[in-house]
Amino acid sequence: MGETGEIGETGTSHARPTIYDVARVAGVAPSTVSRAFSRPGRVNAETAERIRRVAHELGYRTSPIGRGLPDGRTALLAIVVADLTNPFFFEIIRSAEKTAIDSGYTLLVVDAHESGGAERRALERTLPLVEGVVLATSRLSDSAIRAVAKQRPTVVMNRVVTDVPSVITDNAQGMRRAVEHLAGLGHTRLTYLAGPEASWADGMRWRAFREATQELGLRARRLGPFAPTLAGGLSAAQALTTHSATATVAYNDLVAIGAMRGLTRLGVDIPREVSVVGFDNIFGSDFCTPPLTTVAAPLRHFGTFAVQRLLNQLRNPSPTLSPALSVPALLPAKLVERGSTARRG
Amino acid sequence: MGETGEIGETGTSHARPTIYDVARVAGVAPSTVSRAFSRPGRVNAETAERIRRVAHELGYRTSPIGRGLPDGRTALLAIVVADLTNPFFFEIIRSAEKTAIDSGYTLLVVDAHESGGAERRALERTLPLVEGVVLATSRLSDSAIRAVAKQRPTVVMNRVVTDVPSVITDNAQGMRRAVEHLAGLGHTRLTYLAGPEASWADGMRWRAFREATQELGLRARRLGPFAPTLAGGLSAAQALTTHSATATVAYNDLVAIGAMRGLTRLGVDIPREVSVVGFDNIFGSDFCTPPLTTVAAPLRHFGTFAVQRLLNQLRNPSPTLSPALSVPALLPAKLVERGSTARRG
DNA sequence: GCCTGCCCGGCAAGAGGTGGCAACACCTTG
DNA sequence: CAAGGTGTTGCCACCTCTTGCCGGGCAGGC
Repeated sequence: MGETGEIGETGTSHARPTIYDVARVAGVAPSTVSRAFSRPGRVNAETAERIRRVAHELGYRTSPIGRGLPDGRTALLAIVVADLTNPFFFEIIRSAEKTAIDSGYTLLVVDAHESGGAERRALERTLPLVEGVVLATSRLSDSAIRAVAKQRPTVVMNRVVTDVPSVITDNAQGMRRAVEHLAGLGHTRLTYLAGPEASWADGMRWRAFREATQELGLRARRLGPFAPTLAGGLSAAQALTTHSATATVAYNDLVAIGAMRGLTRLGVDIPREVSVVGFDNIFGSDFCTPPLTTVAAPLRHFGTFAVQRLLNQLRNPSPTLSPALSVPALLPAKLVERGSTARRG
Repeated sequence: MGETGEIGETGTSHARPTIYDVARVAGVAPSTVSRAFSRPGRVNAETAERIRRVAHELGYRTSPIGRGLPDGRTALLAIVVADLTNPFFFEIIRSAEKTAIDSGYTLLVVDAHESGGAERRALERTLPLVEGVVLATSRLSDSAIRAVAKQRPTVVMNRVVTDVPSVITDNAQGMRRAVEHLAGLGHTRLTYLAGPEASWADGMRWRAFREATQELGLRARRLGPFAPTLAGGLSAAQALTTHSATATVAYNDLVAIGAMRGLTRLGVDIPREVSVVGFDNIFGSDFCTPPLTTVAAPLRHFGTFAVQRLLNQLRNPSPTLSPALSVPALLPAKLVERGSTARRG
């Protein structure tokens, strides 16, 4: 348990001692051993101490499988991410993991490979194991998500599904900041590089883009959809050059970075000729050339928040969604100004 | 099961039907239901068909927890990676996952956060759940790894630990190719940018570097250690400029890319003034400017191979390591020549 | 001194499956 | 027609841990 805790004790083979072994050695009933661990206070302090000592000597660890049997408690949560290799999820996963661990849960990371089918299959395998699940940027249909939520407490991220708790970035606010920033630099014709059609966030961002440009009296255009990857951004660059855009906001940072690469390759100077704004402030967006101006999503809070909501549901299970949970948690976004935007040349 | 398989059927609450429910409706004993699923052929074809139909109607899925009870089979494997955000692991994770799924296992991805302590704690939580584990680039001590291997079938990756099966790149061969390549371009003084001291792979690479340079009559120097990250590479760039190197081989691609960024920032032209070679051929090494020349590790085969070795151990459990497993699997490396190396200027 | 009540530990019943063993039906075969 | 074989299914014990219930022992109060 402490800093010196060994991972493996003496054990010869791959067999682990059970409460029965501990009970026998300690001279008590198995149930007492069980209580000594799961019901602190329910058992005499001295007895408990003796049991703990014996258990440690034997290298006993309570088996998650046995424990989970009676009431289904596995102390496992899952987070399903659209793409494990997308830096957008890095901070989310880490913060979610930390929050889960701090509450005594283990977080399973599940990769959906940007595919609804793979996501469904993965959930099929994982769902029976876990007590709750976070769906981060799911490609599932609303009804499929509700079906999941019926089986296990669920929180969706970056999306709103009726009757399912959710955590989202304030896309509208973030997009408005981006558009205002570009307007302030003198740009009047803005282009939005769209993400996947199935993406809820893309819809929100495009809508906010249109509204913000309209209010500020700017010309708005939409290109896409593009895959939410570097490759997607690369092809977006191609499309961009055929139109004379001076400023563009991309669905996300990956698309933005891909577009910058593509434009540079085509001889377009960024930001002198074209300003580019991304979305999400992923790991790496400050390393690229030029460093990307982007709408920063509170990635760290995202994971934490989502898991906390999940834990809340686990702690007070109620058949109907409590009012506090039925309204999506809106996390604020801010604009990070870096080198990819400049005054209209 | 088929393409139309729903995730959730009718279920009102978070409760799932059991074999008992299926048995009651189908008019058979629970054990027959069990056998219908786990022992094909052991039960009459018609009966099995009826059971399957009823099970489907009821939305029954066999519970992994209950199934694992008698013999500890959870159908879960784990892969522990040093750093989930390191692209080096992307392909490895994906291929490992695929191999696991194809054999009916689910793969848990565990992040060790580049820290031995975190790795130990994560293993402590995970190990009791899984049937076997792949340690990818572990920061644990040899004895800690052997302790893990004592508890569960284990395969280590990128490292050799006595008595534990392993899968490694042919570092020596790869490094030799890199050095020959640079020598062929006229470079005579080479620098190696070292990775973490605790890294087994770093030791191998440095040794191979020294040997190869010596045989070819080149001057070799070592700088570091640096963190195996972009940031580590950035600081390496600093160190590089103080020495007049014309060619450098980095511990891995991340360090190489970071070093290129740092050098470029310092006004050094790559590859005209300095040639840079990376290691691993990670996702993204072809996107950076200039595209990185690197020693390609067979990442995809890595994951597949490791999991296959694990599955072998699971299928024929033997107290002593079979001879075939006790020798590390050497996966060949090749050099991918891209834009970051050039004839000595 | 006895009753009450509390503390603590034990017994046994699950929880959802698996698998050994045996029963049973039915079909061959002598 | 009886004996033996085969194929299918049911019964029950078991895996590991939790938990409701019960009873023994002890202390305190009258």
